[in-house]
Amino acid sequence: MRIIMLIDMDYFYVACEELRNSEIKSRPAIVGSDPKGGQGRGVVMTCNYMAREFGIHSGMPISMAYRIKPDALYLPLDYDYYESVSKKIMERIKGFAGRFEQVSIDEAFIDVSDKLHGYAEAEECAKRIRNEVLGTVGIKCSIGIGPNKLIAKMACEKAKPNGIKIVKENEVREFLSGSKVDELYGIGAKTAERLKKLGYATVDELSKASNMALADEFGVSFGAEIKAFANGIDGREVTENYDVKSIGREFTFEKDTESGEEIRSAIGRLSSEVMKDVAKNQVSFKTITIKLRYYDFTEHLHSRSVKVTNSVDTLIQTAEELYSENADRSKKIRKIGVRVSGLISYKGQKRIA
DNA sequence: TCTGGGGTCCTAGGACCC
DNA sequence: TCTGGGGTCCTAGGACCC
Repeated sequence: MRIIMLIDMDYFYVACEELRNSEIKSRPAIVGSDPKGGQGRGVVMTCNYMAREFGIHSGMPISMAYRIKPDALYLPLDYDYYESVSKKIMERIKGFAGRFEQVSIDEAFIDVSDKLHGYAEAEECAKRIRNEVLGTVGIKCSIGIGPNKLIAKMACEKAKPNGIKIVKENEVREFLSGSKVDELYGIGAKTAERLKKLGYATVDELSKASNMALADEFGVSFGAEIKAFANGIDGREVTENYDVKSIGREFTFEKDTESGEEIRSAIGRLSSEVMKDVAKNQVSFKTITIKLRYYDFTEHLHSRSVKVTNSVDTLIQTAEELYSENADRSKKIRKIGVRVSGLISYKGQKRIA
């Protein structure tokens, strides 16, 4: 029997901002891109519960948030700072883990099956985690506990804010019953839409779905996986020592552009940013990919593999070639991205050119 | 209302090699 | 002259998550 927990920080970016400015607590606050008096092109990253009372939520266009609440506090992203807070929290959580897997800056799974006996102990442990993270770092979190990652994740959603929710094996069916398919972790809007067309709008319907119909629509493996999810079954392990697979940066222009000069300058800046992370991670890379989002939101990727390198010049030159060889000059560009993958660590080795 | 930026994983066809 | 089957790498696209 496994016991898995998902620990998730509550409104993490704004909570970090509150740590260094307690004034924020008493008013609606939003972390995201610059609203620019309602003309900004970004979205809300996170907002506190006072802002949520006005219907503001993460992912909402920042211009819309501004229309709703122009006098809210708008804070720019300070990712380095959030990362430093995250690091302290994750160190604390690790202390309680059997196995530990960080899934994002503010979320981690732990597998405590071998450390604890039963759900009563798990609940005590979860309370201690919550108290320790709050007491030492000052951030509130929510914790979901279940027999696998899927259930732990979904339980955590129900636990928010600042709560603990336990779903034992024999409670899984009842817990899932009545949910819509897109509440399942891993099923998004597109898949939900396709499932609905097949007649499976709810988790209960999907749990009894025809294997053949699912395999036809989604392929054998994904088809079987989503049916298993609907039955509360998820074999994925909590895995430690995760290696970064790719490093990238993207940039949305203030106004859509077709200026080669503007685009090359963006490629240069993004490449330098990527190289900072490349150096920090002590890796070289093999594949370079650019992403172009045109004014109409169509997106294209163009990539090329080179001899393993960590040269910024190779990165910039290849990215510029990919742009000039592939870009559709009849359409303005909204966003450009540069990413490297095929990462090879040189940690602890002699560095070669 | 008008849509960011950081990622991961999967699929599929073609090239190439044995 | 026409023909396997397996494996890996490369490129492009798509779905999903926070």
